[in-house]
Amino acid sequence: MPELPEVETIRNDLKRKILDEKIEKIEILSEKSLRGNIESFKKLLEGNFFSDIKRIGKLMIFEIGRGDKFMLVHLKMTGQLIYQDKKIIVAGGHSSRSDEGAIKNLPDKFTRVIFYFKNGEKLFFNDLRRFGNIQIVDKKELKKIKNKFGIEPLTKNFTLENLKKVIDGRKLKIKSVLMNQQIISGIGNIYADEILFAAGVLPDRIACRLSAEEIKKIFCLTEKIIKKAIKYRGTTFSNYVDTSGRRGGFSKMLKVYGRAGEKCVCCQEKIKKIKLGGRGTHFCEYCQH
DNA sequence: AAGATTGTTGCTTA
DNA sequence: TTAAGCAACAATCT
Repeated sequence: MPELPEVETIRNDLKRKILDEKIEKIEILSEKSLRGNIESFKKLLEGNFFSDIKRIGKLMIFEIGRGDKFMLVHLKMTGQLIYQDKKIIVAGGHSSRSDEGAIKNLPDKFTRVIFYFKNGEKLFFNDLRRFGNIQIVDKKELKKIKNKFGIEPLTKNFTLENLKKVIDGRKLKIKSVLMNQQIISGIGNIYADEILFAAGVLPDRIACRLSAEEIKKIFCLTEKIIKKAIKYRGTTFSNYVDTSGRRGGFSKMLKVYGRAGEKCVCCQEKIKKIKLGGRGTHFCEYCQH
C-alpha cells in the first residue's frame, strides 16, 4: 500500500530520528524478508550508522556510513518501519486519545527485522504478508536499479514535455501507464484512481489517444495530489502507518478509491468499480470521459 | 466460505 | 517488441 507519499512520509520522519545513530545489534526474525547473506548483513551494519535516507519511487535507500554501501527497503503491500524510543509507556488503562493506534507493543508476530541503536532506540521492520524486502547494494548496483525507474513526480524530470514523451505511441491503458514503475515511478493503485478522477479521464483510455489537454490535466493533477498527500502524511486504506504507528490523513480526502457504490462528490451518481490490470479500479462514469 | 486486499515479477497468450 | 491477463508471493478481513 505505501506509494510515493507514504514512503516519503516515512523517509522524512526517519531522517530526523535515526541518522548518525550507532547501530548496536540487528535481529532477523524472518530470513525471507532479507535478500542476500544474513551474516554479512549484520557484519556490515552492526557498529555502523545510516548517514542519509533517500528514495526513488516507492523504494527507500539508506546510505550506510561513508556512503559506499546502501540498504534498500521496499515495503511492498504491508511493510512498515516503526520507530520507538527507550521509554515505552504501557499503562494499565487504554488510550482514549485521537492518536489511537500509535501505541503498539513491539515486536509482534509480524516483526521481521529489528534494528537496535546504541542510544536505546529501536526500529522495527514489520510486514504481515512478507512481500517486502531489505537488501544491501553497492554504488554500481544502486545505479543499475535506479536506471529502471521512470520519471518521478516532484523531481525535475517530471515535466509536461517528458510526460508527453513517455505516453507517445503507448497503447497501454492510461491507468496502467500511471502505475508502471518503469514509465512513471511512485504512483500505485490508490493515487492512480484519484489522479484520473481529478483529471476527468477514464482509466481504460488508451494512453496515446489522449488529447494534449487531457495529458496536461493528468500532469498538473499528479503533482497536486501527490503534494497534498505528502502534506497530509499519506493514505491509510488498511495497513499503512507512519514511523510512530499513526495513520495517514489523506484517507479522508479520497474521492473514488474505496468508495464503490457511494455517491460521486461531483455529480451524486454511484462510483463504479471494475478490474483493470488485475487491480480494483474506481471511477465515475459521468465525470470521467 | 469464497473473494477481496495497497506491489512486483514472471509466465503465457495474442 | 508490445500489451493483457493471470498466478505467485502470504495473511488477513468481509
